[in-house]
Amino acid sequence: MTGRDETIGREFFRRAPVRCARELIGCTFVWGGCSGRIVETEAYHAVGDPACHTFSRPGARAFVAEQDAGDAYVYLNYGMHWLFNILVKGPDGEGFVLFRALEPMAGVDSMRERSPRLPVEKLAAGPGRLTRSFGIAGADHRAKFLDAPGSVIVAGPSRGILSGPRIGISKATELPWRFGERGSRSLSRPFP
DNA sequence: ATGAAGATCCGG
DNA sequence: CGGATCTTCATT
Repeated sequence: MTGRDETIGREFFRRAPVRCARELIGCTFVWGGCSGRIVETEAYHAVGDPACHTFSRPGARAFVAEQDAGDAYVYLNYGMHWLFNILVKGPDGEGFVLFRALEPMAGVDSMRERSPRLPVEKLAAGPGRLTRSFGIAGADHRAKFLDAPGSVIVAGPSRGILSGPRIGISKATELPWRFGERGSRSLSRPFP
């Protein structure tokens, strides 16, 4: 054993959303028999960020008020893709971390069954592909997965963290709140 | 009731 | 580059 595998708990998500998003790069996400290295995330701020759901959706504001830091925020985008976020909630701000890409580690066979057409390195390269390959869906909305058996996030090193503008949004496009692992072949898109 | 927008992905 | 597909929210 190399020991010191550091499990990330709820308290990790009680700091600023941007910091959470950045520090998750290089960590390992384990879910339902599959795991992957977190190589791309984005931060959203519940206050003052027009790109965040809380800006235009009362339901999202209620979610932030009612749920705890570390809970899953899962929603259907474009009527066909589930997107996975973690609620951030603490003294330095509230918001979400969107999981945008993972490098597959364990459970690749299961992932390939769910996403038959994708090469291994692309199985979770994108927020919609990620949930599809890992089997994350609407039933997981509000899940307290960090307390549940079978799911965990383990701290891990990064070779270097890139940052740039968030992808696929039309508001607050200038904020560099997208983070990625330098050199990863599983990014949803290259960094500028 | 109706319409628009949306943190995407795939195929041609 | 367009189409798929459906929920949330604001407006009529």
